[in-house]
Amino acid sequence: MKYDFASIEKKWQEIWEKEKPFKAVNGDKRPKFYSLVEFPYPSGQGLHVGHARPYTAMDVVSRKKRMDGYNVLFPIGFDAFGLPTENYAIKNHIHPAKVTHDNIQNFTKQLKMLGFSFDWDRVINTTDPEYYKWTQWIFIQMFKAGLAYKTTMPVNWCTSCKCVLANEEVVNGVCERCGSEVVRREKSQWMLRITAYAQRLLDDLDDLDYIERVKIQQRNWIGRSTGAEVDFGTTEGDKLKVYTTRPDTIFGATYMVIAPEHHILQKWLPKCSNIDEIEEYQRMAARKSDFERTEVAKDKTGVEIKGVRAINPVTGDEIPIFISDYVLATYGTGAIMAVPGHDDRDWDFARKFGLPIIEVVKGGNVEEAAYTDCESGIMVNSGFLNGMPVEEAKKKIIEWMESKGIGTEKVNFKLRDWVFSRQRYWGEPIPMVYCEKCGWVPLPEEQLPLTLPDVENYEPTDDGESPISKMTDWVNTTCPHCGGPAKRETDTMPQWAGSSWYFLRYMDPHNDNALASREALDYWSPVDWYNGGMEHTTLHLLYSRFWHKFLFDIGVVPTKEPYQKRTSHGMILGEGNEKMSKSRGNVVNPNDIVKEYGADTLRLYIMFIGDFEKAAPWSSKAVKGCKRFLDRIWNLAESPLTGDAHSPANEAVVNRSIKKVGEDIESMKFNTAIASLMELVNAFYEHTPSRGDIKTLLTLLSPFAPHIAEELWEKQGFGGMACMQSWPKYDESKMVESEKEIAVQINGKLRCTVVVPVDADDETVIAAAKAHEKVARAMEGMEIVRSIVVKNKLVNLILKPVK
RNA sequence: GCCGGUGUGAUGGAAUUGGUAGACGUGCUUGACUCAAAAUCAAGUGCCGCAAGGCGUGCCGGUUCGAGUCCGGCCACCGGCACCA
Repeated sequence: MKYDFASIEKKWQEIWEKEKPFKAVNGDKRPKFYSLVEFPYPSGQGLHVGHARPYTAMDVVSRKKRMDGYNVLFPIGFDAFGLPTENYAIKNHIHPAKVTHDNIQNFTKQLKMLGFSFDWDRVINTTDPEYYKWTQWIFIQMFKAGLAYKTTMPVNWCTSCKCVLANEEVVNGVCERCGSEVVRREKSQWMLRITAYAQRLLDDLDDLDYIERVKIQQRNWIGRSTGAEVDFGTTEGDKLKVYTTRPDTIFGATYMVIAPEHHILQKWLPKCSNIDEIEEYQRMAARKSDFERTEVAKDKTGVEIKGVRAINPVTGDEIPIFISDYVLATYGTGAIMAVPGHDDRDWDFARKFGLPIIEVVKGGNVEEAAYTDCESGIMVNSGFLNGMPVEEAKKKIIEWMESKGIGTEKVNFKLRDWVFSRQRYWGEPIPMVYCEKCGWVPLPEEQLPLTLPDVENYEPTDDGESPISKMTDWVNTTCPHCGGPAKRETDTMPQWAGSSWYFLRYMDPHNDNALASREALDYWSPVDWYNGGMEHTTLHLLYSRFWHKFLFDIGVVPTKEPYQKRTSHGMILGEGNEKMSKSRGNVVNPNDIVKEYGADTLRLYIMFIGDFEKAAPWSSKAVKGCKRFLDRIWNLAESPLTGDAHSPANEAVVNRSIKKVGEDIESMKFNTAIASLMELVNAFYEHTPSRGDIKTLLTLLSPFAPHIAEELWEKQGFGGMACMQSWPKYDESKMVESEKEIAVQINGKLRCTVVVPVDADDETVIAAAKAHEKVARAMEGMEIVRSIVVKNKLVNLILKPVK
């Protein structure tokens, strides 16, 4: 009979659906294992092979863990709020809820088609009011804890989405989603105080089993730096506070720069002789988009504030003050002391404006470039710091400043608070009400969920207000606090809200009284292994760590971190090594592959394609090789076999394969796991396998190609299902052959190989080597001065001419 | 500029603590089967050379009996951050 993958796969998918062998059991006494994949955004394009890679990988891991005896939670859901759906809905005049529903149905079908062992009884959907009720609930807890606040500030505004963006959503000055220009705009926004957790988000990385590049990226994004805040006096008698990481260089501060938006300017402007020039520069800076700001990053611009001068607190010198957009309003104090001798940017600026450059750390040539080395420099021209190394000078100057009350040690972070409102329709309504008397008041919890109202038109508005703002009967409400007239918040939450806690809901997905029961949280927390894309490292992954830490602080969750282990997969590229995209026409649709070769072949190929962590190009030819491999297994295992023990000829290779496949799955080396399965099958073609050999092969195969494994398992009459078996044990003593091929080197160069008994002693090996014709020839007129034997591996003979 | 990562046959990629470089797959060559093709099976396949042998893991140097692996110095490509004081 031929390997009819289509009917086999359908058959087993129906059986799994009915018998639920992948059901996770809350409170079960087996050890638990929670493996998680990033739930998909159900787009209209459907599932693509980029989803299949991480999903198959974690499916393999989950299936293996079940066979190891774990109670495995491997859930799936849909992250369904978001712009593409909304835009599609606008264009085609279909309600986004309907679009979402249809897309989810399509995704579900496709996910089932690939045979993933998800627990389908725990599916969640972030747009379901029963779900987002708890997203809103968490927001209210954050508000009550002072972590959610509304403020007016310059924000990133996407000109195409007509919506604000978080800092994390702006990539190279353009919108991460649509690539359109992002400009600065003053808006009143809900913010989440993620900065309050910056230090903990940084520190707690140390104890996590995340791949290193994820940790590094998060650390860089959080961007901790240690320095000092220092007050400079001014001729106005007020104080200008700066932040610097190089307080040691303060004797070299020859001018100051403040951000164009700095509030102190309002006070100084009337005193200035060049008000027009200053205001013009401020207007120009405000107009610039982020993109333009980065474009002209090299060329420094600025205007001197004529009328106010600063006083360097260590030298007592009067120094000029400039405004320039190379100083950011949102970092540190929005003002700096400029030390052109030892900072590249200050050096550029000083050169352009003809400002004095003083060397205060010896080691470079400040006439040519700023000398920024902290490690080997010695202080000069710095009064009482002279002669000290930089690190010592830093400590000394801070002590001195603290004693004088003009400065103090200070830690700063690059991480900014999270801009949390979006002026769009398809998101969770922010459950807040504004009352003239009481200010912002959260909805009482019993009024949750606050559902999205039906609107005629979800089109974003040009005035930057959410489409919901037009719904006056929804907007106008009463204050939950004083009962007076009040208005609802009309902005919605960003896409990242629902995904910041979704893994908790899987633990107890139908709970009406809490986001999940305490028992469920205690049982399943934390996620043991979470695999997802690198692109989420400073977005979803960081955001959800923040939410989880907050939930831990208010006693909702039992662990301070959500995910114990985080890994990341590489991208699947098109055949030409380019990113898959519709415009390039190189997109591989999983439906087509499944139709032509079957889900098992697709799963196998996508795991075999290369190093899981690295990008790999698709090859339609290589897919065929995986189909061939399954055909070969089918041909071997379809017919009746005999012998329940391993066949003597195959015993060693079977035992080696059990070890290799098991270990490789644990360390995500799926490609070599499959390679060793292929070797095993090749061995079976050389020496006819016993029924026991095939049983082991099918067990090892089942995480990768579950349908064919079940079918052949049934045909052989092994009983039960392959996916329910225990992972086989290997016998180390049976893994080795009785003889070993040993490499023979002469002076470190491979000359030949000899076969000796396993664990043969040095003398035997050397004798065998010498007996070889090639060695004998090489030894003519030579003597052995030294020989190195590595047991069961090689012998290296060092020869010298006989004198 | 800063922080990561990667360079291995025609090709995707393998190589424990330094110990036979190129597992496994694709492709290619040859043979078997076939009227033929596909499929399948078998053999071969790093490069040069008839051979002996020589040369080979981005480049240059070093350590070592022995280096893809360790050390020093470069080059190229990819990813992230980017005026964060």
